[in-house]
Amino acid sequence: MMKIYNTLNRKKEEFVPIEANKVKMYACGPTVYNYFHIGNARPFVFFDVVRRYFEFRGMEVVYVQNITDIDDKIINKAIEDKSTFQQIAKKYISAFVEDTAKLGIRQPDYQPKASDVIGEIIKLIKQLEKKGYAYEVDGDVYFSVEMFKDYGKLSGKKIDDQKAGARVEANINKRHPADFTLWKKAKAGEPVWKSPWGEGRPGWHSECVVLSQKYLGSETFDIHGGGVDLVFPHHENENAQAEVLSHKPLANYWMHNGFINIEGEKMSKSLDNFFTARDILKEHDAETIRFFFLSKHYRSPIDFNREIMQESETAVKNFYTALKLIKYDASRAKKEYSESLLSKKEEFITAMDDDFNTAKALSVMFDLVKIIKNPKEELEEREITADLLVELGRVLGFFSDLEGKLSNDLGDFSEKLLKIIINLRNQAKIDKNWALSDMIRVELLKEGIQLLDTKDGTKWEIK
RNA sequence: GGCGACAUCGCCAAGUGGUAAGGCAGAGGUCUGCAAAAUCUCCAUCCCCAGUUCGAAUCUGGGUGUCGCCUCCA
Repeated sequence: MMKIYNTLNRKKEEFVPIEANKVKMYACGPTVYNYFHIGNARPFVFFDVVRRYFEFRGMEVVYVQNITDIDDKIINKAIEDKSTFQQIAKKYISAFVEDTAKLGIRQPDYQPKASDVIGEIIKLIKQLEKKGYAYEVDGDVYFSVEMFKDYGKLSGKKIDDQKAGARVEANINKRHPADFTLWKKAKAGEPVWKSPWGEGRPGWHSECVVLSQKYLGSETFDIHGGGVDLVFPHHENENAQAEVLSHKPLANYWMHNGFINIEGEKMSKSLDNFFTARDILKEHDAETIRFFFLSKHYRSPIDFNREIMQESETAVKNFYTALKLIKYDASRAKKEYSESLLSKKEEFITAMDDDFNTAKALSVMFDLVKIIKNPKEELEEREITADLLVELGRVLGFFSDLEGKLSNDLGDFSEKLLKIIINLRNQAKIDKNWALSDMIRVELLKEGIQLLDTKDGTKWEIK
């Protein structure tokens, strides 16, 4: 039985999809005004794992992720860069696609943009207006939160509690301070679309309603995900719009990942501790980043720092060390698991079934690593254990380039040269010319080739 | 002011009633010219206090501390 923590009820619940063996999931994607940062990357990676896991469990998954390409931040960036909002959006959409691919994140089934569905958003707002949940003031259209008696049920907020001490913007046009914008009247120089309320653009909270329902094909779908900060107001506001019209929640399960801190502090531009995924990818392997995310439960906050990345890198290396040790060849995978391995697989499934306990799942992988490395085990058992390690690892998004990572291929000519160098070094060793032999080893290491003096002679591997 | 989360070895982190997984780091052994790699072994009673229970890291109450949301934000 799979359990998922549902923000809506603030507890773990059994996951029952609307249609048997089919999961319809939607996760909020990026606003394309910049390269996305490490904090954005967490939900992208996590929901990628969620999707992979459902598939591993034999379910058909439809995964939709939107791209917000209409937004104040994009407009501001365009002004700053003396560009147009279309150009900015285009640039960062392609960067987004590129970077997520580098992170080993599979493309969602659909990745629609807000600008694709302006007509449908207008239709949605018109329906809300017709039912009396939306009102227009001078070209702006607002959603009236007081009209929807369940407003606040997702985030657990009562709108009237928000007044005292809260930082609520003063907007004399709003009937209630918590009312949110559905349609924004255009200001000079902004992108505009024609609407019944004049020229303007949609507010942020409507696009997800339209896109999710459209591409998932139903008023209610199974899972809606995003960062915790989206619970309020974004998801609350999405749900309010949908529920007012359909009298059903937008999604049955709402999943929210925790934040990333940078060396114990909140990431922010003013603290100058703002890291884009693109920059981090220059220093760390995608799998190191993935391990870092998955080493802690997705709902917990996680701290990003140099040490933790180093630890993650070493840990991931361990997987490959084990596979290299037995010269693992994925093409020979048999997956004929022994009983004890099947129980390990079961352990992995139990962990993941329990609200995606990836940290526990990783520990099962290390149990397997231990078996693979154990020279006392039968080689065949070690190989089959490696099959399982790879199978489970792939569920978490590891081992996407297994061949490349395991290969020790320099090309014929280079290998011949290397052999000559090793022979020369061995002669130096025989002469006890340690200075020379150590120098050769150090120089080769600088080029990424690690020499290993073993009982059976000198071996080498690409680092 | 309102709402919520969290507190487990030096660090990271599982564990939600039955006697503390795993990773990193560290110590020691084997191997070795040295190094690396590999391998074996060792390494915590769970923020504080009170309570429930045969039994609690796990449940309840009260502290203390850290953090998040309430404003654009993953």
